[in-house]
Amino acid sequence: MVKRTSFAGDACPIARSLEALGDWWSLLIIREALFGVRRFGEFQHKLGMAKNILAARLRSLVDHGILETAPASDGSAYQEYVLTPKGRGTFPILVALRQWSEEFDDRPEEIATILVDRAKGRPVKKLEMRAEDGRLLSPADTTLKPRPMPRRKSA
Amino acid sequence: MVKRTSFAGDACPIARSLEALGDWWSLLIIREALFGVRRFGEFQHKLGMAKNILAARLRSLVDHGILETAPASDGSAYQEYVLTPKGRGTFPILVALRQWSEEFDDRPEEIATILVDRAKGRPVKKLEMRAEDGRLLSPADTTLKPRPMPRRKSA
DNA sequence: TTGTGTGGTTGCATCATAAAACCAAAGGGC
DNA sequence: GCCCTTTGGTTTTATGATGCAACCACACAA
Repeated sequence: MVKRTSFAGDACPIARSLEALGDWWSLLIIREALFGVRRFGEFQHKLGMAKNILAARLRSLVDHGILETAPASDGSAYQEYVLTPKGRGTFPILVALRQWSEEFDDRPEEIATILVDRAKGRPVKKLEMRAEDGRLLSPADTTLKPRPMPRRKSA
Repeated sequence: MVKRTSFAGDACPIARSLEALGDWWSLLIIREALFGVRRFGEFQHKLGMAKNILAARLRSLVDHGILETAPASDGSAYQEYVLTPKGRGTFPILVALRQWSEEFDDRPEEIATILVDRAKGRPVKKLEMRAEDGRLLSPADTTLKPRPMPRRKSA
């Protein structure tokens, strides 16, 4: 097959995430959904994307359990797309992408918005990686270990 | 043009990040690079991707300032691809993707590796978003503000 | 009944991707 | 020197994905 390679069977969790989120539109759709967008037309208008692609992406996100369709909500007989907990769980990914752009973008002056703490109106801190005991970790302080085998199912 | 939409001029920092990293392979190439992979053939072998695509992606990552080519390093006359600081700055993105998969994947038993604190061998904590003063923030505790105008350049 | 808005699907042209063939330079054996 | 292999790509060609526009279906209103 020549089709776009699938990472579904890959053992790397990063590849597995990309299988669901790794195309050009999915994360932007989720971004809008996190802002409260729920309706097909609203996604289409805000993102300026083709309707067939939007329909395909929404279907894919629903299939992956990131969005689910809700029957109505404002009276009209149409359906809406709302984030599942899994979908809301992508928030750190979006924050990480945003912060990377804020830190390294070649034209930071073109960035329109900053993410702030609602209570104080001050920018949020950079995401930081910490050990279980709270020590701050750099990439070099980490390593990969094979996942422990599950206890229950086999010898 | 029908070509794949570019987010380069978009004002959203997430879209701007995706412009550089948002295709199927770039983040996986960066993942390998973070593990120390430097050579064309090694990327190609580990990722199992077509060589033309790899060449195109490496070029794109170099153009975006994420990788740079180094003349040699092990004696042979070939070039290597090493991460720039901007490239190493994607680490939180990869960690966020990994943790999302670890938390929400439908078949977590297929995930082969876990990211651990090298010193203790224990899993790293989930990335958390904090305010400047250290308060833990949930998505609902944040909001977007327009970026302040730059001081220097204009009235 | 005819409009109008929302929420899609279908057709077609074009682009990107993937696999494999091909190419070129650098060593290595002899 | 000569052939052969390894490394690092480019070219070729087929197919899947994308983007635009046109079309369709349903609900509701006049």
